[in-house]
Amino acid sequence: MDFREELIKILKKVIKEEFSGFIEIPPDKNLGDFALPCFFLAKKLKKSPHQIAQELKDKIKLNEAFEKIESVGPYLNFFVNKKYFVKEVLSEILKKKDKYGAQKQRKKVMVESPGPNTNKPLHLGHVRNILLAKGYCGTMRFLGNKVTQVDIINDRGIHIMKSILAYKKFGKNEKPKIKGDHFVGKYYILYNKKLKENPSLEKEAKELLRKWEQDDKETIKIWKLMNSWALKGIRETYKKFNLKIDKTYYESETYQAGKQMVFDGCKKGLFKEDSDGSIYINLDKDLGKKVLLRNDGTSLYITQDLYVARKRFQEYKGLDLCVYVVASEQDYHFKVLFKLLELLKVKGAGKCYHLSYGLVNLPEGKLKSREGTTVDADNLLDEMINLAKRELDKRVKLDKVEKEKRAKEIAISALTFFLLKQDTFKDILFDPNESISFEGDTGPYVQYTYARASSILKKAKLNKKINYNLLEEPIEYGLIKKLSLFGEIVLNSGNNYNPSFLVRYLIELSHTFNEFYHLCNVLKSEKDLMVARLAIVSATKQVLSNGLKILDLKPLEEM
RNA sequence: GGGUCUGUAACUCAGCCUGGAUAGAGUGCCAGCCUUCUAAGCUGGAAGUCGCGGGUUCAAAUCCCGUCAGGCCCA
Repeated sequence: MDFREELIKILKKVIKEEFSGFIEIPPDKNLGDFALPCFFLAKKLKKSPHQIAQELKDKIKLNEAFEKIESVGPYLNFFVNKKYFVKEVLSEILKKKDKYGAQKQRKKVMVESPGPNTNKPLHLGHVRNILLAKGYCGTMRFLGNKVTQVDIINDRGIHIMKSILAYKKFGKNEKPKIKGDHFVGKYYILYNKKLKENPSLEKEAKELLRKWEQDDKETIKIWKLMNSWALKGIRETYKKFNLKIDKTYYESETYQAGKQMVFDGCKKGLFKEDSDGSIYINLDKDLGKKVLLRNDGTSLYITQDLYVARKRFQEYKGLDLCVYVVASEQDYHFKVLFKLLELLKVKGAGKCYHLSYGLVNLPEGKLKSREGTTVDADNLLDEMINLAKRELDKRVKLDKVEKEKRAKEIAISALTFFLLKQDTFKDILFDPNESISFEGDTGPYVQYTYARASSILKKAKLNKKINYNLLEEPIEYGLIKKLSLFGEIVLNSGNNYNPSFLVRYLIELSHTFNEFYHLCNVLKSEKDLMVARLAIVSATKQVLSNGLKILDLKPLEEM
């Protein structure tokens, strides 16, 4: 039952004006479950809000879903029938289990992430991208959509040539003894180091790119070799993060495409030729002038992206939404891209969305791959796994396999919650000394809460005959209220492209459960009460599990 | 120069879209709680000119205008 809708029905009988938008949740639970501030009626009725609240209180007739109304100053506060509510919520969760909170949206969604470059290993920014995309994909699947995850490999361009050039000059045909992406990345850093001594390297890199574009045999050969090393390493990292890609696009295969679309735009009179021979468009005041094809005829990122977008909507019939998970640096790029799709009336126009996320900065500033001042994804995960192992050693004795498994799950939970808990579009400050924490509002805290719930349920069986009427503690009611919000949270999370809603909810739910845990001893309760409380524990465990799985985290039965 | 995002406790952040009842968390700090369902936990406390200045409103952290500072992008 939707208590809010029920309340609206009741109020409609006594209030003629539109009021549903004014209904709110009181700041304090002692003030009830819903509130209606009466200010909006004051002018029309020419009475004080205070007086209106009092008068309305006497007119309203409640049904079984609500137990009382109070007027406090200008507010009307409504209290739901707790016994009724408790039974409704808990029995629904226990019945629907892993479907609790799910929907049937039935849309076809494509999500692009993480789009690595083949000149360097993945860093913390990519980790944010990967985990964010996972959170979003998981949410959308839970809401009943069909999600296809695609990747685009940035395997061409001047930056790729730089690592190749350094390898050619200084690599002495060395074969990688370390992970391939790290090996290639080493040469990218080396290039930038050597560039400071010898600025002519830049010309050489450009020359190499020209050769590559002209299909120079030797250049293509070494490019293929180094890319294969890099990609092998990158895919190992994907595996560590349990990332699965349904389809991969390669920039080297599409970078020339899209030119025809630009020419078509010219024919339609949308685009114009500049005096220097380049093709451009004047967009609105905010977006300004944008070049679409250089005067030497080579295409730009935007050109190929036009093509790729169209291609996707042609290949995937009935695609409803294409989401690009790309850092906020590219905000402008995507605004232009989507605008152009619209102007060209390309299939898929209006169905694309840029899921923009903030950068991850270190206390000393931006991550810079070319200088090697990044937080490497592999090292970070390994470090966190080791930390988790040390914490486990303090508490339990485990065999090697189990310890490895738990430590990895703890580490990934910690990273997921750390990177997703704040608003997606905001920059994150990563302080290695403080950010890697397993206490407070963290993934391990939520996992720990889940393990606690599991532990109780292992020691006592949930009976089928549950007397919900015995649940009378305020904290029990508070916890059940929190549980009842899950579906709405997931829905908002998906609709707003923002997994942080879900992440913060899971933390809050854990807080509430832990309060309950300390205030109400389950196993020592009198028998019928114990059974009723076991129902709460079981329902909490279920909701935490549903939430963690959406984020592609595996709930830990023990910690 | 233009666009865009951000500015809330010592630190990291919610709350702003959709204005309302004493501005919330976590970390850190102080004081408590393990012979009791896992202390990766719980309770209490100290800590805030909501960047600054105007405006709208019965009511502004929230909406509008201006301004300062920072990030990112474009030229």
